Amino acid sequence: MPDPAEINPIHNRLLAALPAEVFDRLRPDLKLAPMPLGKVIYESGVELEHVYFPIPSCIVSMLYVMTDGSSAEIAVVGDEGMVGIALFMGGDSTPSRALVQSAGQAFQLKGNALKREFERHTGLQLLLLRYTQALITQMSQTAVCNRHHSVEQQLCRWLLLSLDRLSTNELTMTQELIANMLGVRREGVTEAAGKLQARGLISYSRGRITVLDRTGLEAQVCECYAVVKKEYDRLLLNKTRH
Amino acid sequence: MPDPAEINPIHNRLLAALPAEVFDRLRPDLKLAPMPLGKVIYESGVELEHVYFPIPSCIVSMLYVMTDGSSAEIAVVGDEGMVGIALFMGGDSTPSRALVQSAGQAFQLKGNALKREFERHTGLQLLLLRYTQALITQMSQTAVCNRHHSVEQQLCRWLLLSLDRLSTNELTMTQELIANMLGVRREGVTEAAGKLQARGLISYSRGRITVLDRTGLEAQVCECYAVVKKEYDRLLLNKTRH
DNA sequence: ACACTGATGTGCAATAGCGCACATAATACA
DNA sequence: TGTATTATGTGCGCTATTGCACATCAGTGT
Repeated sequence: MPDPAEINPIHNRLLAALPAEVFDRLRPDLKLAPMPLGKVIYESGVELEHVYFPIPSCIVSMLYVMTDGSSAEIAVVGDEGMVGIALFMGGDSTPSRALVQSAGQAFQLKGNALKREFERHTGLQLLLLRYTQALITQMSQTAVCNRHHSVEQQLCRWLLLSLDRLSTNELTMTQELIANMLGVRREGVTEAAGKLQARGLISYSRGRITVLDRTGLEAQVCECYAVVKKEYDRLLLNKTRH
Repeated sequence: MPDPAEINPIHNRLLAALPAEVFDRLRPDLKLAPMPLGKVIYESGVELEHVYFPIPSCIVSMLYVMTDGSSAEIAVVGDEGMVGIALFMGGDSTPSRALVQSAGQAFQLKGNALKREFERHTGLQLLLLRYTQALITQMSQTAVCNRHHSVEQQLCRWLLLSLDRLSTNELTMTQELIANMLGVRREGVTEAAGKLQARGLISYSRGRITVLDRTGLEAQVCECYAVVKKEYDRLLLNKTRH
């Protein structure tokens, strides 16, 4: 567990991958912010003021909410990434909403500070653009998965993506919320989760899901998970400091 | 109709929006390339060598093909955009395939030349990043649409997105191919198209679809179309030369 | 201990989309 | 002109998912 008081880039993999002197220039503008469950980080169409670099166990979900109230998750961001890419992409807002799906903390950075360094420093730029490409892959694969795979497969994918961003194998999340993310009925999640539990892959009760057999989940999941995982690894792994 | 022999940026809206001196530096490396229907522009996981700027009526579809052969479209690119963003994003390849969905021509540019100018010139960079954000919106909305909307609504969206990138109201496209794009059964497209035809919105026969009533289509389509359209306009419109 | 609230389980009819098997229609071309 | 090919239409039964109506269950707070 990271020390909440400490601004140490090691807790976010993007920040950790920055050249030291770039990080040092950002440091004065960074502060550790609490990210309580359900907090809306940014709202559809609203100009972003800050970007956030989650630390392990904090997960932010990007989702689109339709006019009739139904919703669908587009991507998730954890300690491997950043929330608020629209800032350096130049749009300053997006049609989607970002909300905290797993409570924790994140490094908060003023948009201006990020923009300033992004424009000035190739190291930061290359890193953030590669990250953005990985995020694009996640979004694309979400589209594909939504089209072709069963609720159960999607639940597996969702659990694994979440697990990759947590420091434990337990996630605090009701079936109702998962249903909102996946854009399916709550009962559909109940049924799928029931099957996974019956197979001994997970166990859950009242808003607490424990993954018992990660390998087993990986055996059930559709190819979408691996495609995304591989692309994140390809684009972001071994891009260490210096 | 653009003159095939002429390298004139006016035929692609991204190129047209470039500051004149940037375009002039790219011009020697640009060439007009034929884009025949069905041509694979790039393949999943393969490093890109060129990027392409389609001119009106040429449409390139980005799609993901699953291991079992089924597929789903992730986004479309026409004269408003560019094919091959992975080059400047730093990944050099993507897990998806790009293929020509509507025949025409595109400006072809060596990847190196694009990278060179992208790194050196803020004008090009800002423009391409804004474009990328628009593309991200399209992908996100595709994910949402795949989750929540009927084949008929999706067909409307698909027709309108295509129409926006064509210079006529006629598109050369079999129902089988549309089904591949939408990731649904061919019969599903037959049924949906039949309904639209019965309502007088389109007419079609053997691989040729004519849109008779664009406004009518817009009245049928789900909100996804407007979200994407608006975001493209917001991010890319009125970013004219100088 | 008790009631309340929120999370999960279950049953059922309705529907959208699927896979398959053909029938028919329009075009190409021999 | 006739024949092959390709596109489109149609009719099954099947399955996953939906919307709704409740039942039940596990904690929380008093």
